[in-house]
Amino acid sequence: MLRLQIKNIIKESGLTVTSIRVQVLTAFMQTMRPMTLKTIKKLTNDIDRVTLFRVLSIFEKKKIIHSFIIDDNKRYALCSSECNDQHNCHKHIHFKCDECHEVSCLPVDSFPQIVAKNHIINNLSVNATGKCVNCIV
Amino acid sequence: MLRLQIKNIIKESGLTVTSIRVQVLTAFMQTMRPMTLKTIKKLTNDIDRVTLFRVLSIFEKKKIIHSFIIDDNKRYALCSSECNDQHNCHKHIHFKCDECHEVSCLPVDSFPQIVAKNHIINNLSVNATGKCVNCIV
DNA sequence: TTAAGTGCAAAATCTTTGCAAATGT
DNA sequence: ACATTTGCAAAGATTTTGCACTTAA
Repeated sequence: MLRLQIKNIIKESGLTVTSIRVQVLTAFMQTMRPMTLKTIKKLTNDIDRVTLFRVLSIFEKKKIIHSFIIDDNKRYALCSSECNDQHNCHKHIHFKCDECHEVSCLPVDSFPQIVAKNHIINNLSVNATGKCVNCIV
Repeated sequence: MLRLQIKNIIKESGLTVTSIRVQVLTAFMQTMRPMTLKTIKKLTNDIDRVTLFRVLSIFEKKKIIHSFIIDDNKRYALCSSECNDQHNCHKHIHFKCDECHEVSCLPVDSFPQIVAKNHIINNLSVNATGKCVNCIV
């Protein structure tokens, strides 16, 4: 059961299971898309903005979700299952379609390795724009 | 002369040369670093925030500068000379050092090519964190 | 029961808009 | 002289903080 699975994810992150947190995580599981705060608010019976900020913030700290800014808009999205408290493994890029403006976490054939002189690079975050499958003529 | 060069850049972008615009561009030329609005304000005798937003916005439109968000903070930086009205060529990544928190535009040995199924990727923007030359032990 | 989570009010930022005054050519 | 640019006031948007009330274990 989805509801049970959701409660488990919250519990296993060391958080107490509350109605609000279940609602928020359910929204993520159902859309499976990066969402703005506004969208999350809409999908979860208009939960208070401040509460959402706090829930999203703690979900992010526990690596249940991650956030990113694309086109000056902040979005929140589920983490892939390889993420945990200690380490983020985002082997995907963040993509926004120029036509339909949809945003997605996009798996890529091979995630880039960057080498730069005199610098140690620990973490990469890649944003891309272009055309999504629905908008390619 | 630097001042003359700066005026020329503004003029050649089709903008009228004003004291404010010269001050702002001078700040960029002197620091050669991505800056937040706050920093720019500080470096330019406290120019009005609104005016800065407008100057930065028109500089960005004319591809004199570009902007990006790293670590939830918006920064503005000079464009490399290959940029023009029509096309941005940002063959660098945006880097933030985990230790000293300095942000820089970092040239890389080879800028990544991303391939993703069913998508056309037109534009890539890469943010990285790690250690900069000064903070590597 | 009690520690943690939530909602509301209000503050702190950040960004945009409208308009009158100042500036550049 | 005239169009453009700038500064100020104010509105809008986003995010944070404090505190009283509610909820989960």
